[in-house]
Amino acid sequence: MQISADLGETPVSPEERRRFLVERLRTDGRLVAAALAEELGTSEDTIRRDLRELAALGLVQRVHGGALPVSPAVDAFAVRSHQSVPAKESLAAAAVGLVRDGQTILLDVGTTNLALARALPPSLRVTVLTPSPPIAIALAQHPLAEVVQIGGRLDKANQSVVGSAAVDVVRSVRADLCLLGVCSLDADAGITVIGYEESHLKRAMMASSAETVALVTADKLGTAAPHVVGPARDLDRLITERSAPTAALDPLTDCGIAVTLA
Amino acid sequence: MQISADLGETPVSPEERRRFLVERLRTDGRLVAAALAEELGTSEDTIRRDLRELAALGLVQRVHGGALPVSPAVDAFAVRSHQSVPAKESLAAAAVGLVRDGQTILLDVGTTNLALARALPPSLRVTVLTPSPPIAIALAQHPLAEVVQIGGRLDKANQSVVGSAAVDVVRSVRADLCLLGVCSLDADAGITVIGYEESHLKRAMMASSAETVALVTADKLGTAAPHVVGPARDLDRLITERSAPTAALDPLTDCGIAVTLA
DNA sequence: CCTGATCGTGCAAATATCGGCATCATCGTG
DNA sequence: CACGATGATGCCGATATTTGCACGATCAGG
Repeated sequence: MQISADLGETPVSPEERRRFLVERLRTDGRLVAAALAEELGTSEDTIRRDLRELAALGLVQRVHGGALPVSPAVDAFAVRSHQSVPAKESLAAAAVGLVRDGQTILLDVGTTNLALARALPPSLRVTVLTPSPPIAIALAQHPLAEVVQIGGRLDKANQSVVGSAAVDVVRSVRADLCLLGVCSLDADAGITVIGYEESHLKRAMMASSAETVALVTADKLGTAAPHVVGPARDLDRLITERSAPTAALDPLTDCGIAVTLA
Repeated sequence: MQISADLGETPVSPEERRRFLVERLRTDGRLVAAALAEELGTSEDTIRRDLRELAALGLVQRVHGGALPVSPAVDAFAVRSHQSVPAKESLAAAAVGLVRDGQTILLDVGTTNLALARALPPSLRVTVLTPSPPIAIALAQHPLAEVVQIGGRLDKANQSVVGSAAVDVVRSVRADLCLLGVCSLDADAGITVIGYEESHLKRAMMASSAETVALVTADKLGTAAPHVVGPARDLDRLITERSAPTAALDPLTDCGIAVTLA
């Protein structure tokens, strides 16, 4: 019999069971449907349904017989340090699920987006345009990604390219998806950033994309910065932390923004 | 009953096994079908099927008996950047003396030039244009430098931008100095590089600069690569190691190239 | 040219997956 | 309390995937 020291109690509610599965994946690096069914005293079908749902949320990658971490990079990090994975990693993991094979995406600056670049599955064939040299370098490790570094003057604070040259490049493309790094997001103030040049580039990136998704940690919700990129409703989807306060989220969903909690 | 003390777990699902193969390829540098079949307790057919599939995804290169890395280029940059560091730093130190306050310089790719970017005196007020994201990031540390990242498609092997967009940007500037990264330099063969796109960009960089200086480690002298950037006499100055053989240097000085030994 | 190793394909068995359906518990509502 | 709605769960049959084996084709060297 298994001598596994269960982490926590045996889950009873479906939601609890799913969190258990995600947590277990983090420690074991793999989920086997049959073994979990026996361990949790449930049928394999239930486990499979859970895994299907978690995969739809981008939290796991479904494979024959069970599930694996969405990306080897995330897995390696999680296994190495048994500490709880930083919020940005899990936001990135959730966002990876939105990217489809063959798409062209605009990947904005930010540490969350950098995490996403590292978490991109190696089998995904995508074209990525980014104004951020660190993200471009991270993507150089990716075997299939076509990477385009947007050129222009370097903003040293953000380690990002800005200026009219960069805006011109962005205007000349049509992307399927824009993954926006956001400094501050508020239902009333909208999407706001610190730098003036930044705001122009982000606006151009959104205008050139069929869909815009923002990855925002909970502490940035309900705050505002000097320069306005646009109203909150310009976002199609928001990916944020589970711990985000409902008071900050409700006005955003009212704007028609789909919210994903990771 | 497993005899092998595998590094990590034994893969159970197909996808997990494929990830294992990719990881193993990164560490071992090659995959042998027969050996892997025994190690993983599966048939050779299964391994062959996996390798075929991974090859279709572009993750490995299929060869008779197993598989090899798809391109040695991906980790090539990381490896190179740790080679002969002292030599590159002393070349960089010598090159810094050529840069005058207020100049605009084109800083090419290469680990030697990366060292130069780090060695730039903080008091120097210069404008630097570079096709290399790593160099741009290094210069973000510099308090006074105005940094322009040249944009375009990313060449993963060199971690540099290439293509017509990059060439267009270079053509539209007038620089005082071009610090060229050179793969191979020979008095007869001229300045040669490995990539085709590379050669165009370097040619454009030289054409847009009043003066061109090459930083070359001794082992690259007297060698040649497939694509010609131009004749050796297009260089105004060569900075190389003290240990460079006179036999390789003399033909170059005869071309009118000033040589600095560092 | 010959020989053994390796490769690709077809095939059958085992297993996993998916959708539909019935059952059961929970919960809000009249 | 009765009742219907909702959702979770388990079971079943059809389908898909994986895998080992057999057989002929192909490749690498001597």
